[in-house]
Amino acid sequence: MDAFYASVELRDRPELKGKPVIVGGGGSRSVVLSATYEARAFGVTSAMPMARARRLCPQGIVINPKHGRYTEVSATVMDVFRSVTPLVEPLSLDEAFLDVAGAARRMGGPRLIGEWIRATVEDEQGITCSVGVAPTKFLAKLASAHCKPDGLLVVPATDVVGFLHPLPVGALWGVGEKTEEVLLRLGLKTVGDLAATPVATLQRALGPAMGSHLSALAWGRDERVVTPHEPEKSIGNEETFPVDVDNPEVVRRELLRLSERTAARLRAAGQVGRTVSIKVRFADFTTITRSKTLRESTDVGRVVYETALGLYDALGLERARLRLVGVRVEQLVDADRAPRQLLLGEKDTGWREAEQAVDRAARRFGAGAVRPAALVDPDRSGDSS
DNA sequence: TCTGGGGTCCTTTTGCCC
DNA sequence: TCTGGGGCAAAAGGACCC
Repeated sequence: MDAFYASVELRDRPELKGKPVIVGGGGSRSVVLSATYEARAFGVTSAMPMARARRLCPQGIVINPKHGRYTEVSATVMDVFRSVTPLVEPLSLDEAFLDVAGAARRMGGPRLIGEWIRATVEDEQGITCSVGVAPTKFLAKLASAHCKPDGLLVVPATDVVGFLHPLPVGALWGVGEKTEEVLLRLGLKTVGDLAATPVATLQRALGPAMGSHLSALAWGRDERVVTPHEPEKSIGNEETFPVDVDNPEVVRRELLRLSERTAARLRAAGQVGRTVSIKVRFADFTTITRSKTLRESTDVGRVVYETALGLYDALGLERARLRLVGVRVEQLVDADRAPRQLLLGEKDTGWREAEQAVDRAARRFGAGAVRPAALVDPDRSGDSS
């Protein structure tokens, strides 16, 4: 999709069409999630701090993100994709790879399929998208970026090198600011330059994996196939405080909230995880992580919290000013095939069952219907909670 | 300019065992 | 008893993507 979040907002509020629209949080510490091309003309880009975007584009109309809406539109668009082929690999809410080799005969070739998708999505959802067609995922991704917005580009196998080699190295998927800097220091400006460089040189500069990866991509080689439904590897939540926090009690309460939320998502996904990690970002933006691997996988908020709390307390940050904390659970496996070790003399705390009951209450009465007492806002404790 | 929140993958370091 | 090194898993950090 082109400027996905902003396009959805424009679709819902047509009177904003043609105006510079910026989707992003209202808070002072938020960033731009999406911006219309009218706003981009002022230099606004995604991931830019909102404060800066406002300065660059004071007339821009700022809209708070409505994540639920984007998820809905995304689901219907993905359904359009799946009507073409079951081989759909969503990359994010607004992007997917389709392997159309099998559908080509039925639907008349990749270009026609691409045009059909573009027309159907615009028809049904009123938003535009761009389609890249190529022999590999990586090239298709570059092709779609190249023809944005509202375009279609076919890169036939015979034109791969001609398309690829003039591009700047930064255009490659996986080459960000740091890698680009290293490459430019080596005098490598285009993908063609990269292709002409010995693999060993790239590996010395970028590490073995990145070196051979980029070398292959520079020649259009990419073995990765379209795989619908990759299993998730971790689930977590993190939050930036509105202002820096130096009170450990506030941090601990936040860790509790994040742990409960993360564990609820694990249970909803039917997964358990064995490693709990926390993330702490200090006022100066330096960030550290600490993790602990448990003897047994869990989806219990209390267990996640106690582990997270132990990691946090071990840091001894009594006076530090923190900007963000996060909790994540890794090494996920399906709950029903996780080895459940029954230890001799283990006492059954019953937390798992208690939290499953909380999940049911939340489904009936809404999220937050039942929550730890520490998370009940004292100013509102007299109301329905 | 003052930097979100959800992730993945890779590299390096560290501790442990043999 | 001390030293070294290979192999491994866990831990930590960092780059990158949308």
